Amino acid sequence: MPRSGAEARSRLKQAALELYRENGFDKTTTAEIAARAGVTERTFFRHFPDKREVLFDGEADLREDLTQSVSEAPEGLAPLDILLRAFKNAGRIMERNLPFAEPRRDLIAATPTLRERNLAKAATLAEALAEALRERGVEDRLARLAAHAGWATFQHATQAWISDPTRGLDDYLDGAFADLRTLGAGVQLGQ
Amino acid sequence: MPRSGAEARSRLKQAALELYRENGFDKTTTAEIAARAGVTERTFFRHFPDKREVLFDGEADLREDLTQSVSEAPEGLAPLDILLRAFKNAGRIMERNLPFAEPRRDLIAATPTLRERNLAKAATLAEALAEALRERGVEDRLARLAAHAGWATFQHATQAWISDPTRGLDDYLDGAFADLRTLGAGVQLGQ
DNA sequence: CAGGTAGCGACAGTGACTGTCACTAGTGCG
DNA sequence: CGCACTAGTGACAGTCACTGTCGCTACCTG
Repeated sequence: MPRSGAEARSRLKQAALELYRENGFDKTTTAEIAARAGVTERTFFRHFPDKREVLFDGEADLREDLTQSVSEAPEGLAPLDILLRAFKNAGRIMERNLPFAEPRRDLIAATPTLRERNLAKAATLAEALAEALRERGVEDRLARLAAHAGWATFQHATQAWISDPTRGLDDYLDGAFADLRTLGAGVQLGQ
Repeated sequence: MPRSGAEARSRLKQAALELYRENGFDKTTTAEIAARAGVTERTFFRHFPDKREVLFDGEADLREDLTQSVSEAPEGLAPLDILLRAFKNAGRIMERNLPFAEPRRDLIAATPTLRERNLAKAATLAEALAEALRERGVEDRLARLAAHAGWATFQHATQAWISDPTRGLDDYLDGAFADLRTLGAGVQLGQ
């Protein structure tokens, strides 16, 4: 009874999230997920390459969004300003997903293997940002450094924002990037 | 015939590295590794929690070394300068391990699951650096930001150095941290 | 309505990892 | 010298993530 496949996929995603939260990631089997979603275990692996990936389904979209923002940024901005602008754009999406993002974040934080996958996704994303910067003419290694340092700064801001969402994410982003500049100014060369 | 266990462990490490390089990580089974090391598969898992961990055996030592450097740094240095100093110290160890580190690096780069583990180790290490900075009185979030941005910068320098080891690692570190300062100086706030 | 195809179930198989139990080579101690 | 004691191991059974394959059926397209 294949209507579009998107339904089964969506049910699998929901079932997985529920079970992971109820029993923990490690004590949840893919068979259980499939059962709750009303499909076979095999079908689970047709939709998701592995047990972790269910929780990272939106990552490609976020990456798309961010790199697009970088590409469309006005001329003459410094690399980190381009990134700051992109993060602020993406933040609007994130602000909408807060209620979904929070339990997911807890789950990831509590599960080493999910933490690994999360870091891998972050790295991929940072590399994509570096590539987008490179396409704007930023020199290779500088682009990579900017992307990674910028991403670290973004995380920095996001965490602060999640722990106290009364202020807007934009505020935290401005603050975090200001911190980064402060750090940079403190470097004494050739010590 | 247990003499100290350290021998079996060492043979397992060597056998694993060889087989990973010969046949690739994915096409190597833990049974094969154990066989080449002359022990049982079960013994492999007594020494290493999983198949990947064999390649990251020295990580705890490096972390120890770096955090110690941070703790012992003289007063009055800016956070990033403390890190730069610690990286230069650790670099001396790394320069000795270059011939071993290079194939390992290739292997990790070519194997997604090893890349994940590597990122996790890096993150743990960065967190340890942040903690060490915190103990010196650096404010919490600033310490974390400095540690992560500093670590990204360290990687930046290390990669450049590996691709052309004629110049010393210290040179690259100075250059990379200078780049970071340049980036920071370019940030225009409140754009 | 014929033919293709996408999503699925069923089944068998591999390989990473775990729990358990019994054994044995060393080690400390009287 | 002998006697527990322990750490490292082998043997074995079991779970679970993940993969390959085959055949079925609901849908779509002409």
